[in-house]
Amino acid sequence: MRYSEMFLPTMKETPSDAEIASHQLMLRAGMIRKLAGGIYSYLPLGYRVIRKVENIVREEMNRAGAQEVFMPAVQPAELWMESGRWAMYGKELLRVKDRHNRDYCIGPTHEEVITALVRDEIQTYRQLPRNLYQIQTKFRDEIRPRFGTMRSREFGMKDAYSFDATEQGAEESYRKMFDAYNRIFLRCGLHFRPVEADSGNIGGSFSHEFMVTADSGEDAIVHCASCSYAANLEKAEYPRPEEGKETDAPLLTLEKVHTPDVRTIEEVCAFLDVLPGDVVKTMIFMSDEKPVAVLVRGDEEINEIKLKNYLACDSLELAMDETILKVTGSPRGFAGPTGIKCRIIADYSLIGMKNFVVGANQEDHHIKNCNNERDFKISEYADLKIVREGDICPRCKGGIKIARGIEVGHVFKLGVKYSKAMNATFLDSDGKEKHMIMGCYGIGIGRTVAACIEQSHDGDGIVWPIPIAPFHVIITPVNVNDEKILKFAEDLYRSLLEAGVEVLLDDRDERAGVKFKDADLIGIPLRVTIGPKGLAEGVVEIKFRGSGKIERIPVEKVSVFIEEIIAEA
RNA sequence: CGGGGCGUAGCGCAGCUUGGUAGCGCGCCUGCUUUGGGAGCAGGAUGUCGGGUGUUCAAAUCACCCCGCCCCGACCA
Repeated sequence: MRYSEMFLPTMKETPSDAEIASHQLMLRAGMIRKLAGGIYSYLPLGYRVIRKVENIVREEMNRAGAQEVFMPAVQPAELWMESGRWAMYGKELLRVKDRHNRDYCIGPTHEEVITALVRDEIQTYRQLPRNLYQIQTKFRDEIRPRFGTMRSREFGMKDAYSFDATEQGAEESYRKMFDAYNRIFLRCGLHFRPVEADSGNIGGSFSHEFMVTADSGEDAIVHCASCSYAANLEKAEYPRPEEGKETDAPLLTLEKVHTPDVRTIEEVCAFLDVLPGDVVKTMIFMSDEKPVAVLVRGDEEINEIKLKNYLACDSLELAMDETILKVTGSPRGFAGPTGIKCRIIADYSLIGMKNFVVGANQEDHHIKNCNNERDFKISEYADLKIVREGDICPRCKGGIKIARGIEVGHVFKLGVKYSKAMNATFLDSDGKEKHMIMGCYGIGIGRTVAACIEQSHDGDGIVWPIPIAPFHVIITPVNVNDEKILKFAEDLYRSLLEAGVEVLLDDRDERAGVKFKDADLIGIPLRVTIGPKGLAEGVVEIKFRGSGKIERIPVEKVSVFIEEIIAEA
């Protein structure tokens, strides 16, 4: 490609509405332009990178035995009513009507369509397993799109769906996708880590998120410094502490104290001169319309996902003020476990606590020196807290660390959730009709590209890894008005093209500085600089974008030198 | 949806407090010079000041309404 002919509008200045590096650089490097909130066009340079990633994904999916299909973006509401998600999905589902006033949605995902397709065509276990995937545009009407293509409303996604006859088969399908994802992100040159994710009511560890580690990531990754344990924050476990480690401190006398207008943990600590670790927080939740009191040590927070899974309920939310009044007998801010009229669940953090402070279930009062067994009774302990840096690893008792990450992929075992709702069955070898066991596997293509830039850029611009770089090489003749220079550049260009190297020839009549800046900005891995001094000595310079290293190569060896580097990568 | 901020030329911004000719830098066009890290000089083009309504002799500027965008919280690839 000739730069002079390419639609590649780079920007010297950073657009003010772009916050993170990848968004700024994608705009500046002429990869994307915004059409509306969370909706972007890819320009030639950006789309080349998208296609590179797509092709890596495609190759690895095919290698893993999945087959490519292409499903509609517009989907009839009936399908979504069958699965129950027309009502459940909420405002993120973009709903439209056609001229006959029939309801449709723009697909945010394709479980419904694929399940409908497969149930009509697969009748017997002999046709299983099957894994079908597509690379397609999705639309999710995000509450708050942000960070360019990192979280857009319209985005390209690879979504795969597996169908199996047996549990073992489903686990095998899952493992194949898990392995394929590792290969894909490795090939994209990313530093990433698969982490255990919450799998809702499916259970087990059959959900992993692939996280690219980056400080700008929106997700917290919990991982162990000593072993390979890694999970996202919602899923991260805290091990049950060993019992019998209580101090011998005597139980002190229960004491009710007047604490006017003291509600939060901070206020309680300041007022009573105690530490958050000496206080027990009592939170009232509504679990499927029933109140539950949840206790946690004052310096910890409740993980609502873990609580919801523990309660195995459909809905969970913090109780309204009127419910709190009914259950505790006092307004918000003074709840405690003593004499409360509902189920009580305690986080493991309460194990071993003595003489702690709790709400008195009476307005403007707290209780000091409260103790389990003596003053109230905890019947259930569970792992309910949000894991923090420095906590104990649930696998090896090592130290927990927390890092930031960008979720670029997700593998999930669905079980029979959709096959049951939509009646996707097959006839098994025992002559019985059974539901297919499904899995779904997604990769955000645009997000993967953005994540790569987050991870690989410097003050001058993007630094592409060779496998997804829009071009391998940029040839920079420092002066196109010098015939010798231009001729050499043109010859090298043709020779590299013939060798199958993806090369951009910067044939613009610009000053060298401008060309260097643009080459750095768009991040091409190798730059060949052709200048008068070098040519006179019979050499050209090759600059490596990543390391900044410069090599002087004799003119007759340049083409081969480059071809070898590209072939290695 | 709640809280905060912004909207003036393609991009980055000033002007608004205190109403009166719409400006600066970059980019763009023409010419000459220049040519190894975003050149210099000279000339030039470009705006329904986000939209509407109101106040006023007069509105980018004041008031009200609407729209869009960005940031912080609940969702997700």
